[in-house]
Amino acid sequence: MLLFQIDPHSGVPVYRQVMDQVRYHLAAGTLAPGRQLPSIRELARSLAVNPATIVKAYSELAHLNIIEIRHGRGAFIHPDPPVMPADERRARLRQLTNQLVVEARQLGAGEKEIRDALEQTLNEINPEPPET
Amino acid sequence: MLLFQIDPHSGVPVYRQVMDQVRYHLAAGTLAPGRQLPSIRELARSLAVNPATIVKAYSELAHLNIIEIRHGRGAFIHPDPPVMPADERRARLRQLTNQLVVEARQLGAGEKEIRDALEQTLNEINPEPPET
Amino acid sequence: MLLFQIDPHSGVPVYRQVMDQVRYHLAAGTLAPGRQLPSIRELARSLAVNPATIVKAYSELAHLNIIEIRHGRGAFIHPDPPVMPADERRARLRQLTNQLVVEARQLGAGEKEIRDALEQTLNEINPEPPET
Amino acid sequence: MLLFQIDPHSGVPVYRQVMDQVRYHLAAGTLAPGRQLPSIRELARSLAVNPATIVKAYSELAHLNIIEIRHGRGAFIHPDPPVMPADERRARLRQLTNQLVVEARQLGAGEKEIRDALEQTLNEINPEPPET
DNA sequence: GTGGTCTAGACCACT
DNA sequence: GTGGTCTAGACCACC
Repeated sequence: MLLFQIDPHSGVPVYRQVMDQVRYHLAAGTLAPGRQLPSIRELARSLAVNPATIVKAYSELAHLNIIEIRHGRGAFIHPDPPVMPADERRARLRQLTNQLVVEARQLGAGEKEIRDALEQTLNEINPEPPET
Repeated sequence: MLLFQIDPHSGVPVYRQVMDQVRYHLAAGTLAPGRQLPSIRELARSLAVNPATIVKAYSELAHLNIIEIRHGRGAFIHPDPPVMPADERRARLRQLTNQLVVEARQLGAGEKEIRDALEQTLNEINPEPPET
Repeated sequence: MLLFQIDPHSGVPVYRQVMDQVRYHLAAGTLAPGRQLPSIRELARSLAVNPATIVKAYSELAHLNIIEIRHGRGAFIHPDPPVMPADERRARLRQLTNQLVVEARQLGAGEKEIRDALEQTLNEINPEPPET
Repeated sequence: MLLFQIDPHSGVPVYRQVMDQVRYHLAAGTLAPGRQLPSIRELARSLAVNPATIVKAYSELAHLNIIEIRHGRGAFIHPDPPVMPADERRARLRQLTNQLVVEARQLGAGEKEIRDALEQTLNEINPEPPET
């Protein structure tokens, strides 16, 4: 059961894909706060990428307060994730839905199709956030 | 008179922002199929960016069959927009909603909040696509 | 007149020294907001270090909102630097003076000697901040 | 009963924090020359860190002539603290005040604010060093 | 064992 | 021209 997988040909930088995977697993509950992440060397080996690439991914996640790096100990999901003020959050959400709708329309999707896709994804990614 | 706005400090490549703006206006109905786009020189001047940047944006859009460049005439929204097979479209939609939900969860948003944001955006960006 | 110089044997990471130099020049007024920094390659060459090291220094400074990196354009001192709430600022200041006094005492310096050193430094690093 | 506090998440190496605490207590007068330090085992347990980390901290302090390790007896604050030539001391002081002022300016602090912070700290950390 | 820094050099993306 | 990503591999620091 592989927790991480990346596509080296997707055009998306590998370190970005790693970051996205961590965030995905966090959202999906596969990785809970406080849990330890794979070590840099180990993950680098299993993904067949250079360790420096994982270093960059982890560092960026640490900057975002999503993970915590303890020198000589390893990397861990941050125990208490950062919160964002409700209004900022709403603004960011609108930005995200905007991108979604613009591209969806371009694909020719109707409103129902967009809503359905969202519902499926909501079901897939675990009911509710861990009581925030 | 079309509204184009770009933020040179946002980290998103300028040519990408120009593309996004065209796509936004298309989705929102502000730009209809067949309509003419601003000329490269004009747009470059009004956005204070290098004309080569606009050239790149328009070329990419032409490549995606979203616009059509007629030599010596200008650039136009493609009269019949590209269609995508339903299954591909669904896959892409799921990818988009996935990104949305992952980040929304990270912000601490609940399901309702996400749905509400989507509904608002759907209202804002014009009821239905030009008959699908 | 060299703006930057580093000591590869000081034990302080080179990228850290570069960051410190930028911050120093900013504080001293040698580098004003909006001004362009040396390009990565150029600085790397003149300091005889690897470009990746400068990339790291600049990236970290960008994270701190001290500089702004514009892809394909260069790196610039951020036009409006970040402000910190007065109470946070005071707390941080106390932390800094604490470190200073602890080490100064260890060196056997009396109060006057510490105050004098501070006064000299204040004179050296330009009278007042550019009217904040 | 001495107060040692460390923050494993601060980014500062734990052994460094232990060193800093000893130096702090020395400067503040809480630990006087000749006094005995907590044993390695005891301190490691009470701080919940690896004993090897305390060993390293004590070794470094011994190396700096700040403490003295007497085999089988324990660790003690060095009876006569190391002295540094006046000019070296001044140079080091200037380095320290330089760091202080650079960061203080970056925070937007004026000269008065910096001086005030220093004065408060001087008051807090006990009037004068044990006669220099 | 863990993470952090740096080099030399290739290749790509943006303006 | 500019900055960004990645590799292969060395060496150091922390626990």
